[in-house]
Amino acid sequence: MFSIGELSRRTKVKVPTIRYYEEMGLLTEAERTSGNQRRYDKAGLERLSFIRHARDLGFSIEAILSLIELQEHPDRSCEAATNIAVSQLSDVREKIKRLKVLERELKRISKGCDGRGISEDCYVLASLADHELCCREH
Amino acid sequence: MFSIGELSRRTKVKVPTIRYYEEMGLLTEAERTSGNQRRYDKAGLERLSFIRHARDLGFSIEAILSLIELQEHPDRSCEAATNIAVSQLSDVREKIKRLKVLERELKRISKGCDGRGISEDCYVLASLADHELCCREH
DNA sequence: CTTGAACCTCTAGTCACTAGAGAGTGTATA
DNA sequence: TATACACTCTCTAGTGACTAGAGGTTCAAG
Repeated sequence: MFSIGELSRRTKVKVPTIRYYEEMGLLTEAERTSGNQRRYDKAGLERLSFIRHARDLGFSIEAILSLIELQEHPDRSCEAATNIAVSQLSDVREKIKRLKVLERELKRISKGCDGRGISEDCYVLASLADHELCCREH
Repeated sequence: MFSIGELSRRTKVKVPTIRYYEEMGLLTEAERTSGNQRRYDKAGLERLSFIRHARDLGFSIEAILSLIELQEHPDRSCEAATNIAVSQLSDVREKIKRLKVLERELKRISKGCDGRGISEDCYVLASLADHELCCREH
């Protein structure tokens, strides 16, 4: 059994975040010492590692809640889990796509001004003011 | 002169968002009718278009505040504007980079399970539980 | 038994909005 | 001119996933 600080050190999840996860129902309520401090065991550590891994991959708290529920029912179909992962993947792809459009546009805009002139002639400012200067939708 | 609703329609920025921008100091306080309703003119429309364009490119409110300040002083050096744009560009590139790592990992995980089995054997859930199954840092 | 790091709960703040309540205003039509 | 009703006003609270801080308590080492 170890403290929340120890759990934090081992998982690299900050202490207030651990408490937040508990509040959100991602972590079952931890055992407490007589002095009301949380104590965790291996199961708690594994659960939090699972959560951290999922968060690192960008899954929402809500999605993780569903994943945990499935994990706790090993006999159930895992269709939902796969769906969640696939949908997360397409979310990520969508984000990449949009960011690439921004990248292209920002690159073009940044290149237009070396920062040595005055604001009046600045291509960055002109581009923002006038959408017509953009080469594609964004 | 036109109403906030009309401005909203023309810029595709929602009415509460326009009021929010005003509160944040992005928009100067609009003129009012005798009945206290906001009225805008061409200058207001251009300013909001500028803001929208910048937001679409992912600039923060704070960054936009700086950009607007520069825009209002046409005689000043535009170095800051270029810096803001360049820094935004590198932010975007950083995000893309991280998302690509996630994409790769999620793709691998998703492929590992077709969703037709049971939770116990699900590769998605197993991968989340065990970071060792990952092929690279993320 | 003392010290001090770690822990507790609670509230409030972050960012860029979004939603809703309850009241007042503007304008087109009868 | 009266009415209808879409639009607008301000204000408060909520979103997601934390983060920060206050003010107080507990644990473990020496």
